[in-house]
Amino acid sequence: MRYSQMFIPTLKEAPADAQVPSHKLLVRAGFIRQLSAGIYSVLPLAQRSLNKIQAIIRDEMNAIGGQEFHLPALSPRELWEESGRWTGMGENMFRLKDRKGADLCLAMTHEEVFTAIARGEVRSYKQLPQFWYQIQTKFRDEPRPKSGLLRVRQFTMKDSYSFDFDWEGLDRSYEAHRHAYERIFERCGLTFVQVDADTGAMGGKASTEFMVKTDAGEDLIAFNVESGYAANVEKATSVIPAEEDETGPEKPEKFPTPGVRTIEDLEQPPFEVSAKRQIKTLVYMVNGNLVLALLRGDHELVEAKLAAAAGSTDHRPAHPEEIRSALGALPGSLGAVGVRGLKILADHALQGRTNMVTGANEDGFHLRGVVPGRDFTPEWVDLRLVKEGELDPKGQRPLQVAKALELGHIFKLGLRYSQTMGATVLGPDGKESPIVMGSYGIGVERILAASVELHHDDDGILWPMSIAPFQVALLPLQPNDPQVKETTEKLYQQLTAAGVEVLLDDRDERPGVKFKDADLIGLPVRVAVGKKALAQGKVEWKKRDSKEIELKSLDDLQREFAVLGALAGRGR
RNA sequence: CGGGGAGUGGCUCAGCCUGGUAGAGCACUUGGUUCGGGACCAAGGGGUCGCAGGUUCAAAUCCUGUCUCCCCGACCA
Repeated sequence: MRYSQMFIPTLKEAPADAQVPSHKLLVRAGFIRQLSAGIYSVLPLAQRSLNKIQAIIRDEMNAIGGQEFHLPALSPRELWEESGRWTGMGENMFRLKDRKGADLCLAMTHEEVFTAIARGEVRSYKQLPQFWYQIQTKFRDEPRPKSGLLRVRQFTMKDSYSFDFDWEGLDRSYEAHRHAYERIFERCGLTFVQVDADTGAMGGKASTEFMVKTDAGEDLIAFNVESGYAANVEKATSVIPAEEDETGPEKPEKFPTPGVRTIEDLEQPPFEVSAKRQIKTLVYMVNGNLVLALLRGDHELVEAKLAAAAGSTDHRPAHPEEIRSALGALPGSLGAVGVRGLKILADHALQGRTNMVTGANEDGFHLRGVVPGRDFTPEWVDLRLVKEGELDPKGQRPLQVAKALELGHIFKLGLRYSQTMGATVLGPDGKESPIVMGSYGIGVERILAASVELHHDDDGILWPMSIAPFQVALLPLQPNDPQVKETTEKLYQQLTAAGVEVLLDDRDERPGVKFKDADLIGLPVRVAVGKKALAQGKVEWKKRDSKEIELKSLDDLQREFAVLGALAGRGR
């Protein structure tokens, strides 16, 4: 491809609203343009890379027996009511009405549609397992789109679904996908980690996220390299030292705490109650009911854990008025002692503790000598946010916490959709049983952006060979010099014939401009044809990730081309 | 939704406080000189100052409303 004939609008300056490196560089290098908040146009360079990423994904999905579909993005309300997600998806789902006034949505994911196909057409266990997938546009009305392609409202997802007769089958399908995902991300040149994750709105039994560690990510993962433990902090647990409590009074004692509103206030004189001896009482509205969430004073709540424990599809912190009318006090003086009729969830770290301090549900008063389990009866659950340095749950090694970006997520859905939507098959015993399902997603544009986050420098992008828009940038430095021109054209022909994808910068620009643009766009190899080297019968060969320029004869280049061509031909 | 910031040629921004009829750099067009890391000179083209209303002789500038975008918190590929 000749640069002069291709649309590559590079910019010297990054747009003011770009924050993360991938956003700045993809815009500057002419890969994307923003149309609206969280909605991007893909330009030709990016489309080439995305095509390569998709080819890798197809290759690996087909390798595990995946069959490609293409399902509609538009979807009728009735289908989503069957699974309960018409309301369950909440505001994140784009909804619209057709001319007759019928409700439709733009699908965020396709469990419902695939399940509907399966239930209509799959009748026997003999037809299972099935792996169905598609690469398709998804719509999500994100409350806060941000960071360029990292969090958007319209994006391309590879989503696949496995249908098995039994749970062992699901385990096999899940592992097959895990291995396919490992190969996909490896081939895309990404360093990734797999972490245990919360299943969230998808429902289901277990899930694994494929994460890339980067500051541009929005998730936090806790891990220890030696023990191999890794989990999203929404799911991560840790071992913390036990607290020694003194024996307290027989029953809780109320004491005045005028003006105390926070855990920190109670730590101050004259009270001097360490946060570790306090019970933090948070009130949430979960599916329309108030729920108390109890934690040690110095611990933080993970809302996802609360939601999972409470079986929530919809939750938010309760409003002060709601709290006052239910408990008789405002935040700052809340506690679980004496509370009737509300679900009480308490974090494991409070189990076995005695002589604790908590709010008295009377403004300006607290209780001391409180014993969880004696003075109130909670449901014991995990609610606590793990912190760096705490010990992992297995190997007892200290955890690290890092920011990460989610590229893929695989779920053991189980019977979540087959049961609610009636997708069953007949087993060998002639009895109907619901299909055991899994679902598996990859964000295609996120792979592109994650690659830039991982591989860039001050001058621009460094594409891995496998997903670069072209493999080679061919730069004639003096395009009007006959010998330079002739050599460049010859190289272009040879490279193309060898199956190498070349971007020939045939513009009548000064060498500096071409070098700058080449570095910015970030093709893996740069071949420069200039009068200097040509005088020795050579051209310059430089890898984008190296500072060294090698002078090569045209014969040397032929060998390099053969290697490159073979790489390109394999799509990696 | 809660909190913070910003909308002025394609991009980055100044002008606004203290109203007086719109400017710089980059990009673009033409001519010339240059030519190995984003050249220089000259001459050009291009802007409803987000939108609506108000105040005023006069509004980019002051007031009100509204829309959009970005950032920080709760959701997800």
